[in-house]
Amino acid sequence: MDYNKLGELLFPNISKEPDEYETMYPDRKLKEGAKVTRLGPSPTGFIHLGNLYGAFVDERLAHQSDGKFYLRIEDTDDKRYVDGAVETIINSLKFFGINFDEGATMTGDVGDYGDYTQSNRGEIYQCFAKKLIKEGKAYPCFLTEDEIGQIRAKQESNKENPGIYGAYAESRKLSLEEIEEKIKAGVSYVIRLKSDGTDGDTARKIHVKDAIRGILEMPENFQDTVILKATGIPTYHFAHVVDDHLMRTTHVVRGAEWLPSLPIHVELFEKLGWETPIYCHTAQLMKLDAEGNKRKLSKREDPELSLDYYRNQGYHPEAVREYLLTILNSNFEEWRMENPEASIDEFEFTTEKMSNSGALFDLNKLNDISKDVLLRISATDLYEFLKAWATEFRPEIIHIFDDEDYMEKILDLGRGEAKPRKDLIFAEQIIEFISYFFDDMFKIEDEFPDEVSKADGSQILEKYLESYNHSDDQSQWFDKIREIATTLGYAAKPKDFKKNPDQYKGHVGHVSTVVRIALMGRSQSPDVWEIQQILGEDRTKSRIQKLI
RNA sequence: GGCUCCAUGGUCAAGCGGUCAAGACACCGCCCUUUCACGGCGGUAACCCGAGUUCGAUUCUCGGUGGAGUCACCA
Repeated sequence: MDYNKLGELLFPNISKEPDEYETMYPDRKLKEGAKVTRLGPSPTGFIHLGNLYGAFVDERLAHQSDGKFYLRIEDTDDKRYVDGAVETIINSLKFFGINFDEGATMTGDVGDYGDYTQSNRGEIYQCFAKKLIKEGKAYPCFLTEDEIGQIRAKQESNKENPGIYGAYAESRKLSLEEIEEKIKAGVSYVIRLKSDGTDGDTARKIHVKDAIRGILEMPENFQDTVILKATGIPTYHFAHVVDDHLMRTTHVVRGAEWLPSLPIHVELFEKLGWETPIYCHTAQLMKLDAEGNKRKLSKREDPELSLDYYRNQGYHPEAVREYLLTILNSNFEEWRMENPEASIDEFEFTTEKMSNSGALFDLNKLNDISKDVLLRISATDLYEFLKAWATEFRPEIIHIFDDEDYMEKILDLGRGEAKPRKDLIFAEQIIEFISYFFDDMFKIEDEFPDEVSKADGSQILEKYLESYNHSDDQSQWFDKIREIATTLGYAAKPKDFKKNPDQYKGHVGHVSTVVRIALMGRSQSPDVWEIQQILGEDRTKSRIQKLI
């Protein structure tokens, strides 16, 4: 068979030589050890936590080594394109602090290794497919869907591996004349890799270095995988190999679901005479499935796996980043404890410290981390963050941001001290937590404690209002509470009440709870005196007045 | 079903032949305290099973079991 002739027959319009592309995309002149990574989403615009997880690895690897991180749009499957997807992808990741150095952008490509959209790279893939044809390493396959179905059925009944390979690769046997004839007749065909592997030959293993998992040992590929579809568009396998080589990617970060097709990629790299990049197969993010506290389960579209969920709930991007890093690198938490104030960027992220078993998403942990993260954010920044969130997701409450000064005092409540409060977790929760500061959201939610009768309750509030002086300091204020408590038969100290429960109706805590409920509507809140100072004299008095 | 990956408390995880098997989250108790939080102290709780290698296996090898992934002209 004259493979050269076959190549010209199949790709008459491809005139460029592979070498031209090699010189067009020279080795990147980066410093020693610099890593080049990429994110290759399909343009559905749907980004989930798993994508962010992977993107974070790419980003850290590249930026920690003074390398490059680029965005490549993998749109070889025309059915999945969604309008505005690129914009959504870039913005979603940007929100979480992940930025690209080059690649596809909203306004066009940036960088010297483009085009960064696979659908625009048709000629490049065809050029290298032609090269493989000419070297007898690939061939046109004319099998129809029906024929492939029949082959599969036969394989299934014989309990053989399904697929086109070995003797089942019928189109391998075609002569040049037969191929020419079919093409003239307009018969549709794909280009398949002519694999050197043999089914069942378990002795032949490939060894691939994976930065997360160490040396992987797998059986070699034996499938004549499709590399170019009938449309001339490449499959993922071929596009991955060609692109990551020409774009000089050094580290390929992708999910573990790609592990089974790794032998295909290895054979393709080998046949094209290229070096494989370093693979980093990340663990899958897991989730407990519905209802039952069942087993691990991975899903594409669980609500809390969608990034929108975190934005809706109003988690601060920094909290999500920090959480991701704690599940990404097992030594991060320890580092954070030693460096509570340091920027995340100072942490040395390594693939070796990555877990290779799937992590179950833990909302408790996220919340815990978020509390600490928010503590590091100033009230002013928090104000801006919440306001931006409310503008997008809760426009009906935007008026609470009108008085910035008031809001910032609220947000700073109890945060300045050595043992700061950690009440704030995410926007939705924060709004609920501080709602009593706003008259239109204020409501009485809790009951007076059992120790306080209704009559006593009114008396407490009456006396409280009578003696109220807004300029009292905290201890003067509390002395007055104590006085009210004792005159009404409540212990001034909880310990006294505990010792002699029969001598008192209750203790000062019960009395202050009454005040607390009148002011905040709830029996639990930060310090009453401090809250009063923020509420102001008028609002404080009027709330007490209302319950008398 | 074939192939692949994975396997330490409820969750995330240290460990890389000899440890009373870290730590964090969650949970429980106590302390602090006018409530709640915060903080402090303490507690419950784990090496999937079976062989083999070894003086000795959570750690190495094999087998099983379990979970996950993948077997497309989708990525």
